[in-house]
Amino acid sequence: MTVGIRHDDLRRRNRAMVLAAVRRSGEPSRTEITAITGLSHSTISAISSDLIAEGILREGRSEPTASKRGRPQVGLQLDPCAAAVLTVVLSLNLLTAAAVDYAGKVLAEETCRLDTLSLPREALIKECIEMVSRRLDDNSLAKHRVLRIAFAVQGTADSHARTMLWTPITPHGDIPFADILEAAFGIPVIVENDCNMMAVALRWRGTDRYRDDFIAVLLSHGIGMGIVLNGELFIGTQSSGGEFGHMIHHPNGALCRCGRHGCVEAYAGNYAIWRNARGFDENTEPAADIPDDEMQALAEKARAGAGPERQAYERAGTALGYSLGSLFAVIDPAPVTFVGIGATAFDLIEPALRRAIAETAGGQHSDSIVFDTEPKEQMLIREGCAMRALTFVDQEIFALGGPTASAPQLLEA
Amino acid sequence: MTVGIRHDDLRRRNRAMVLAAVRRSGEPSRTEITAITGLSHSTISAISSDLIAEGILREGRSEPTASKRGRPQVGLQLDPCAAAVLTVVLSLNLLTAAAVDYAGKVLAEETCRLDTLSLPREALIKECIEMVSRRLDDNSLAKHRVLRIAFAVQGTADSHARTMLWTPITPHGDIPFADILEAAFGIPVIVENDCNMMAVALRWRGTDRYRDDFIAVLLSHGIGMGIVLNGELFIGTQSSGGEFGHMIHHPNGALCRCGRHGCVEAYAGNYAIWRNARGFDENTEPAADIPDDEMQALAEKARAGAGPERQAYERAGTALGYSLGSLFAVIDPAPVTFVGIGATAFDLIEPALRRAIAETAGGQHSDSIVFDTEPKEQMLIREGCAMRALTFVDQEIFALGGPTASAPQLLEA
DNA sequence: AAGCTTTTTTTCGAGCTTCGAAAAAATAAT
DNA sequence: ATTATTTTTTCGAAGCTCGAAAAAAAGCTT
Repeated sequence: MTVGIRHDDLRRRNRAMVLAAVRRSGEPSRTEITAITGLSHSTISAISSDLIAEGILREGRSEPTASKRGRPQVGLQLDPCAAAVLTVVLSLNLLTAAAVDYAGKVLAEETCRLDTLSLPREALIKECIEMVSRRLDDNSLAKHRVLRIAFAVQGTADSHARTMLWTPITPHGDIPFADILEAAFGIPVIVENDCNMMAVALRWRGTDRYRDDFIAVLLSHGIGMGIVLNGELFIGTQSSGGEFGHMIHHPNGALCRCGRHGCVEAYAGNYAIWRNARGFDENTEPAADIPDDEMQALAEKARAGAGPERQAYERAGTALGYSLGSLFAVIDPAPVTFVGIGATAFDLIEPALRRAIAETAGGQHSDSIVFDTEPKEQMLIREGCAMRALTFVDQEIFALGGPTASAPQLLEA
Repeated sequence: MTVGIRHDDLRRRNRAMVLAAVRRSGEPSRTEITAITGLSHSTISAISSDLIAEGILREGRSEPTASKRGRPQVGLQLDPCAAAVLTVVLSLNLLTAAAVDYAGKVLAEETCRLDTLSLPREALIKECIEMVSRRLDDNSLAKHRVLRIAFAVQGTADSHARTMLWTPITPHGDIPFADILEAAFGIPVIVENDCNMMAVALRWRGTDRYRDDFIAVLLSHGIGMGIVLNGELFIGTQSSGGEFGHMIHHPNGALCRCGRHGCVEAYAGNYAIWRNARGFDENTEPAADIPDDEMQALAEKARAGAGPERQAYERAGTALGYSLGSLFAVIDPAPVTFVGIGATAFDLIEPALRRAIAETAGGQHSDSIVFDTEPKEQMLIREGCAMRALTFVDQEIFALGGPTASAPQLLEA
């Protein structure tokens, strides 16, 4: 099971440590890296000169910080040309892809609208392959080797992050996107849940609050969750974790899109809020998709005065509060960022949410639980994908060193 | 944050790896350890001869396995005299302590009845100190150095596992048992939740099913939980995790011992089953403690035929099922062992439990979710404590090597 | 019974890696 | 121009793991 540490693992790990330090800190000097990693000056010097020689790091040109005695520090930065990664995000009716350089800058981006619900399985796969193909051929990538593709999808992935098992955006399940794209392009692929990527992105934004333990909740047509514990993305035992939207809020309660009854989503998803605001029975078949502007109109009405709209948002808050509280009972309270269109109506949700959470074991200090909002999910998901792919390159390719790093083997197709 | 690996860490980690291999495998030969750890023969040979010279390991005397050509393998085992640890378990009206040798054998044990609910704070602390004192002076420990005390308590501990923050067994909270006992005896102490120790024990029993991901649920007066994920004990962000009993089953539902409404415990705890079986209102003040034989009588009646007793167990099953299902939605399904007096009535609980879990997202394959039972919690908790303490000695003391290992510094009192 | 085969364990030198100390480099202050 | 200060590199020492070879300890063969 747990394997011993060999001698050559040492260098690999410490190289990865240096790369992580540079990726996190922006442009640290060798001395700063020494402080971050706890390794000696000599070691950092040796490793960083290797990495520079291999074209992975480079010395910073900017020298704005003067005014101190002594030899000035030279900042190290990631060499943007060292590699590139591709992010692909598949969500309801929308497919977007972006090329990102090794330093994390977006080189090019493309969005395309699809009718995902009605598209046949093979057509959907074809759209994805063509999108990747176009991005790879684009001349923004002329000078870069693409070393990783991160594919985010609303839904669940298998434990090896290779197959999309299930998704609400299409009736087709069990699509092995990793195998498909690797076969087509010979570049290693990872398949991830979109909410997990939101959490990864928040972690890299580097706010103090979002360092070790926090939660990202997507409030959209459905409800999703990404959890970071101890600074690591928490993926249950099958990498499909965070199906928060289907925790049971009320046994035998409202009808959920998933066919079950009483899920959180059946109270707090767009369709649920809409259903309640319009006065429909809570077992009415969920609407397929509700445009953002219609949701915003609903929120405006709720803000204008008491009525079914306001009550609908309160019910959503109550469901979210009890379920978050139940979750907090098990994993302990943590800061939460609400993401997506629902986050724009958080003012309507928050009072009931706080009231409910205060009545749970996890809400013992409910006042001190912090909530943030982030209306746009797309950018956050792309950011998370990019960081996920880039850290893979850091740890699994560039940390190895030697010829593999400078000219990595592509997968045999 | 994450710190680099130094050169001397290497030996420390690999020594720990060897000790872990021996502790898990019983009596592996050097060759078997080579296979387990992935290290070379030379390394294992060097490390194990060091450990033998330091009196931590010894060569096995038993040589039953013959009948193979070639030089026979020599099994390595933990030297029982290398050290000892103490376990202390504090639960409702009961305090028990045991001395355990380095190989894991119980040397001596003592149980004492207390009225924990009414005992003043200082008297409770005094009882604990005296219990430890008696165990340490006992001549079963004459030849052993006691290197660690593990203190398990029903309730929550702080994130550093040093203070008991809250417990249902006494009104007194915030008792820094680790500081208190370390000051008195100069031996490092850890404070842990009892259900977490149950989970640790199951992990060490070594069934295949209880290796990487599983859950232990205590069904007793209260409901507790210990979770193992990826082979590691999962303690939320504050080490007080697993407050499963206070997940909300039904908003504004039955009155819980904790004062809130609708917790799982308010349906599935002993007092809740008793309350429902006796036909009391679900908001009736919870009974203080219900003797085991009375619960068993209740279960007998429920087995005899339909009636309020049977319904009470069904309600317990429903509450447990929905809540487990909700939890599974977030951490994915895992095998569960039910422990304690409630587990003896699992036949009464299971049907409703499976029905409820099948209606949740986590119960998608509810038939394949496996349940086991284990009626006696005390032994399991002690076992977990012992293993927790012993692995601490392995990793934090004996793995260091040098003079520290053979004559470790006790804490300065 | 002596020699041969097989398997486990130890020994030994080579090759890395990290570390500390000292040297070199680069700048501000005097 | 010289000195002080800080960063970075260089260099030798020490430690660890590894592979190959040797040693050890049995069963098997003739």
